[in-house]
Amino acid sequence: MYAKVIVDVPSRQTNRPYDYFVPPALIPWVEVGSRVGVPFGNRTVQGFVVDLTKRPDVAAGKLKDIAGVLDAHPPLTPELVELGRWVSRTYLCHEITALQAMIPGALKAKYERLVRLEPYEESELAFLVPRQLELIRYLEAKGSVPLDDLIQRYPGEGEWIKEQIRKGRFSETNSIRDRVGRKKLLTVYPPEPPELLEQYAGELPARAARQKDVLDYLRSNPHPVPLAELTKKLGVGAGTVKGLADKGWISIREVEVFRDPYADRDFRRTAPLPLTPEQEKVFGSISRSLTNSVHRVFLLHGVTGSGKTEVYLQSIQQCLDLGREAIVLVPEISLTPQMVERFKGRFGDQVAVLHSRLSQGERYDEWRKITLGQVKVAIGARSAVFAPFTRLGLIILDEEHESSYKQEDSPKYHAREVAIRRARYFGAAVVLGSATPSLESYARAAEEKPDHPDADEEALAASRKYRLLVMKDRVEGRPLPPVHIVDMRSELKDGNRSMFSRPLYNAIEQRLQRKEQTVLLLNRRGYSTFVMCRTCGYTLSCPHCDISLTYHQSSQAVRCHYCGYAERQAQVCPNCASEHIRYFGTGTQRVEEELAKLFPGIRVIRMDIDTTSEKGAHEKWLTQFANQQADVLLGTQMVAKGLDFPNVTLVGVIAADTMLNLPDFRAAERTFQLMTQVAGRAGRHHLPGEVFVQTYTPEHYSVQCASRHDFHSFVHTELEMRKLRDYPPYCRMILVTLSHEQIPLLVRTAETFAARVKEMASAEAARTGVLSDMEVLGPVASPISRIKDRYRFQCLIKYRKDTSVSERVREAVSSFDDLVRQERLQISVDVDPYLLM
DNA sequence: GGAGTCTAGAAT
DNA sequence: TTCTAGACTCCA
Repeated sequence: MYAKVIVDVPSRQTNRPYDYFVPPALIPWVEVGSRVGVPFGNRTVQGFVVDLTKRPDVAAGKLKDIAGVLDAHPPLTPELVELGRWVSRTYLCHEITALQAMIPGALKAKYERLVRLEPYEESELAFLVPRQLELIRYLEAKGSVPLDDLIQRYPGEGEWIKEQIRKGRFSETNSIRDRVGRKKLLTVYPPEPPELLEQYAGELPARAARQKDVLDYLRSNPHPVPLAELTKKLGVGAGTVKGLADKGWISIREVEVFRDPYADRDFRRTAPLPLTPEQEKVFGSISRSLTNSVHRVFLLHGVTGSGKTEVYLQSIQQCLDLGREAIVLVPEISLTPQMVERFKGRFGDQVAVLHSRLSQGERYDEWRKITLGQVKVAIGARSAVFAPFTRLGLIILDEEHESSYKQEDSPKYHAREVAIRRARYFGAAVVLGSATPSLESYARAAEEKPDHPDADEEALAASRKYRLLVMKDRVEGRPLPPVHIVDMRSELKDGNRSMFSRPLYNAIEQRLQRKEQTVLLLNRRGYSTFVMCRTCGYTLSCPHCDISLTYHQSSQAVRCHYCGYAERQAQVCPNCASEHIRYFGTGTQRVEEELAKLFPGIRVIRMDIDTTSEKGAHEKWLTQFANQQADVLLGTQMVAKGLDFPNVTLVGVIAADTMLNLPDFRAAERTFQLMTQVAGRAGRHHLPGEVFVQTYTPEHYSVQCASRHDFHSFVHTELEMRKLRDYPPYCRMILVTLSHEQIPLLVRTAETFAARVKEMASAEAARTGVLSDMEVLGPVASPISRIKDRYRFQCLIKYRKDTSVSERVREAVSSFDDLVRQERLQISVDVDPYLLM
């Protein structure tokens, strides 16, 4: 038996399977999807089995053995292995990179080189310097030591150590270790049968009162109990219990446990709520496709507060009833405790929760529950789309339009596309839910034609279009809150230079009097932390990147967000030596200060990157706000999503248009989405809500449409714009960024690259007789023209129908292989990019 | 990605 | 002619 293995070496040359012999002892363990250790070159690396075969491609004599299998259960399924190949081709990355993205970070291999001392003669030590002698003694005492540790402990002896290894005086072994182990818990087991406890109690000397307590406890609770729990409950030391174990009366064993981040929380079980007629209709469509097991993509356009979550919950229930599994994807930022609570409340411990706030160990354990088949539902951010289920029936993407579904580093996949691909494999349903669907999705969605439902279904399946489902009404008929647009230009003209307009100021004051609560939103982008001299206007920027430095109040330093460069905060301007250098805190900090000035005594909770980085901080602030321990919740995007507080009657957007001026063709769409989302936070319960939007461009259609809650007009106008300027959804794009330390070489190469792509397309056209509709824009300097002392140029490739464009790009990129190696040129490819930086 | 190997130019 | 640094190649 032989296995094809993708090895953990991300390079062009090793981006293909290698054949290995499976030793007979390992045959039961090696499956497609297994994680194995294999000898590669002169070391051992991790790899994934992607195929099993009886006839290898290479002469059998040349093959090496698989060194070992790393997990009891394969971390990947055959379906995921196949998906990995698809991801690597679609998004142009190495296959190993795609496979690694599917497993938790805890399983990323940690390679260790262990050094051990070989037998030697005392006389050989005569020539050593004292330091080396010390090193020998250390090795002797320790047995084997990781090479890195040894070099660190004895700096300057690195060369000598290597020489010893070369000469065979030290032997070297490689090991692959997981970053996180499984958690073991010492557990106390009563004897078998437990009746023996009576007898032991009798034998116990009278002075051993503590040990008697332990025996008594076990007599009344004859079950295994964690040692820590027992000692805490009875107030005895671990030694007391160990004493009993030493007598052989009870036993203490290590038991593997899951780290459960929600262990100490009780979730109130909830029953399904009655559905409104609209919800009923939507649920009916999803339910039909689940029952028939046909793959279908639904775009669920439901206004904020229309009860999408309840539809999700009941659809999942239906999916589980059919014996299948479900994945729920939410944007990282909206994976709030409230959200988790709803799912845990309905499905209890059938749910695994995966998000970035968990420790690596917790994440691994939640994920392992899926591989071991202990849960049926996974809820999490982007990467949860790879949850290793084998009977998937339903994938839900909530807030489908969110840009966080697109991964920004390799593999640069979009969770929506991966979800659809997986669902097609399983004959599963996908539900894309949003109050503000992305234009890409909306353009692909078609409404049901009531007169020919069946014929319509077939046409839909053939065209790969989405089925549009609409929910226009809010639950219990609460109206959407009125949105007031405040023109900040006229505020300025009237002499108001504060960041609060008079209408918003008055509204906040009113809430304070009425003891109601306010949510204030500040767009982070365009308002972030920077350092500027008020005398000469000089801004501190990174010496290695073309970007301004950001100020971190906590460490009193300025930092570069891209390369990590940091310097201490300066007292005077480095340019003109003026003392009027101003450290602008985060935008939210400034707003907080101003609030305190305008409304003395106001209680503000500020939520931004700074205040929520700590584990559990997010939850703590929201609980405080829910308990009305603050008047205002002030924050960045994270306060716009999914929060639901009955006492909030006012929402203020400080500056609605900070994004509009960014070089981003989705700027209008993002502005509209954010405003619509945040407006939905007000007046969700019996108190009526109100929204104030401050802006310098009140006439912009994204602001206007959002204030009227008018999605259709917005989409209409925006689609016109996109068509006019030839942007998605009217074309597809691939962004290729080239970077190098020297501009002349970079420009030359980028130009050759652009020409090469065109060349390859016309060669292909000549071969097939089909003309390509591809066009190549650029090369031009990237908006961030330098990062880590490397200049950056980009080419934007647009196309509509030509399906082989990514293949052409791949060819073009690989034709620059020599340059990449020789000149340390870097080429990065982003298919369907979100950021054109 | 990493190590052994090849090769061209500099030091001897 | 020997030494050494950087490029090249291969890994099953």
